[in-house]
Amino acid sequence: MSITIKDVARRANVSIATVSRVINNKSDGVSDETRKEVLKVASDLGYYPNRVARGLVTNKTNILGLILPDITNPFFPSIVRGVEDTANKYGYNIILCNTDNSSEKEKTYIKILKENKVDGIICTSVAGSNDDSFKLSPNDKIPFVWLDRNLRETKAPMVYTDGVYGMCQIVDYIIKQGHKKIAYISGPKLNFSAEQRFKGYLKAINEAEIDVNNDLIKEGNYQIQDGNKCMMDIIESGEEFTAVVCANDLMAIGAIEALKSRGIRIPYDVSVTGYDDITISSITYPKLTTVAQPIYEMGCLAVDLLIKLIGGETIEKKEVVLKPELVIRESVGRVKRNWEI
Amino acid sequence: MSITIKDVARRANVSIATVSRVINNKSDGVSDETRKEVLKVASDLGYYPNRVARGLVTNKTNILGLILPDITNPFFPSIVRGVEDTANKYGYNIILCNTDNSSEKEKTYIKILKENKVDGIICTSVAGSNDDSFKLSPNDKIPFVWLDRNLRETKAPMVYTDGVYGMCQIVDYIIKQGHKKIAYISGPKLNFSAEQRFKGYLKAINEAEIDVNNDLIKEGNYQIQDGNKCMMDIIESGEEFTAVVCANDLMAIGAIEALKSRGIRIPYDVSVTGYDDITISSITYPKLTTVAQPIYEMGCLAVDLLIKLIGGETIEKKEVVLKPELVIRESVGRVKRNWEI
DNA sequence: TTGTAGGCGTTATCAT
DNA sequence: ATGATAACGCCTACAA
Repeated sequence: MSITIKDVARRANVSIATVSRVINNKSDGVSDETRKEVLKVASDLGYYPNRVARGLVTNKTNILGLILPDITNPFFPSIVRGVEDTANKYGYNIILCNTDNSSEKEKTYIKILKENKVDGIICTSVAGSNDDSFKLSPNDKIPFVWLDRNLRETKAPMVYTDGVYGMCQIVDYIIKQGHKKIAYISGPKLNFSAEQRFKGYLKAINEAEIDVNNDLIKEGNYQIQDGNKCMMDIIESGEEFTAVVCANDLMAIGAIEALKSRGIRIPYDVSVTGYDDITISSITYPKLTTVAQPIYEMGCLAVDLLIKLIGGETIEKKEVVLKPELVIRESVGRVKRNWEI
Repeated sequence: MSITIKDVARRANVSIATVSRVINNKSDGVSDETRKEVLKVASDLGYYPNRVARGLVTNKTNILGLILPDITNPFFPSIVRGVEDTANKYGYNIILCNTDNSSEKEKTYIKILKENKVDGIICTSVAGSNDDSFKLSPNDKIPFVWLDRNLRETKAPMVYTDGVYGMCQIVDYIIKQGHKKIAYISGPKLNFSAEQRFKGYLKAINEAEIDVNNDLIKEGNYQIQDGNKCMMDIIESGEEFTAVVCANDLMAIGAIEALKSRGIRIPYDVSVTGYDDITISSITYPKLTTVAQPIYEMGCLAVDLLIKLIGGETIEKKEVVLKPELVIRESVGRVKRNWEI
């Protein structure tokens, strides 16, 4: 089997307590001489500590759980990267869990993470609309923070970007280009981010004193094909529109496909916008005007928060809200005036 | 603290051995009556087993390590998904490690994974060109499999797709469209996949008895900007070419950008191909003709292999080689004949 | 069918 | 400065 602290102790003619001390860099209580000797023996033997055993006694694994819907969705890799990099900085590692937004899967994962005694959990998945999933056992709470999920009732802190603000910004921009008939392809309504963005859309529309036309509002599930289908529905409804605002980039890509398939030119005939600024959106044709979320930073901040929680600090600010940023590219044009036709 | 096996035992008026037996579903040696009682108490108390403690005695954590260069690279999410789904099927979880292809980072991660006593490792990162990284300590080998990295000298099994075959297919296809002046943008030469694909290119070219023109061959690092730069270099070299074969989709996207920026039309003036068939490649304009790797399956197969290894099975076939598939879309056209100009 | 007890590799609390 | 030794929570012979 593996080399243990015992082997090192025997070889170095010291007790395991001493070995443990030097391994853990306890500054006090071990002479330079023995420290050097122990280190040498440990290195010679190729010893490395067993974190499982250590975890059992310290009750700390230095592992974090990261729960997300689907890493295959281009929105998430950056989050993961932010989480991983930051966790690493603090000496933690990440167990990754894909839930496909199934609360069944999510519950199972949370159970497993707890069984594994992870030190904390970051969750950017469903979890119903409250913290219940995390209370498998009422006795032991585990530190956790919500990421990109603004829940109504939660005691856990959360990190997200201001969807109302972001969407308001981009719709405002569209309106300034002269558009008044602005379709909207929403994300799933029960999703808080979708709700926020929709609010932002309505806010901008209302402030510009434009009437909302419900026939121009469809709901999708944040996927490319949803964007495509909703766009088709809108086109076929026969309602007039000069711009389409999508609740995320993926659906905007789907909408663009649909528009192109009908020979509708972007942005000459119709303007299109996305949301998120995933990598793809600067590669589409035309390049997507969208709202950039600081995705990577969100991951970093979530870990910062979680680490504080783990350290027993009480978080004063339960909500860390980031500001998104309008990214103007090529998919929005000025509306055609009648006299220009 | 948490509820332990002891609490359950006390409450159920049995020994911890009995509780352990029912928790682990040992079929023998516990009456239905006590089993039911124990289960009830466990559930009432919200007991769940502590995998850290269990791992210490069983020497099994049911955790796998997954090492990859960068989850942000669109090639990897599907691999991760395949790995995670399959691992899950077998009751394992995944610790994710991003190395940025730094062998320093990689070594650190391998050390940590071993300290955490993961049951096995899947590696799709550099690790020099041999297994040395995994021999931090010569005494304890850890089961591992290489994924998408065909190493020269390794005793570990590996899963990859046949790059020679795949690239040969697509270059063949281009040649059949009448092209003879075919530029090539390679991946980093020390990378085995890049090497394989380059071989495939040469093979197809040679079989068609076309002379290779070294001025039309550039090397990038699999990133969009590399494709862009290499393409620019080729354009500026003044050499004639009617097609550009790229070693992956990302570089093809960069190449397309470069071409467009010079007003060169695809595929009318120049044909372009990619490799991998990541999601983006069906979204570019024009849609990319490319070679599809069964990315998700690669992840699944790697885990299948690893599980066998962990189970102590001896793997007869050290190499699992998958066949990629040509995906014809819109970025390749017939070469212009002189009389068509 | 059930219980006792040793041990997994560490850390941490006492002594010495 | 160092060494015994008792936990940590669980599994697993071995006994009863």
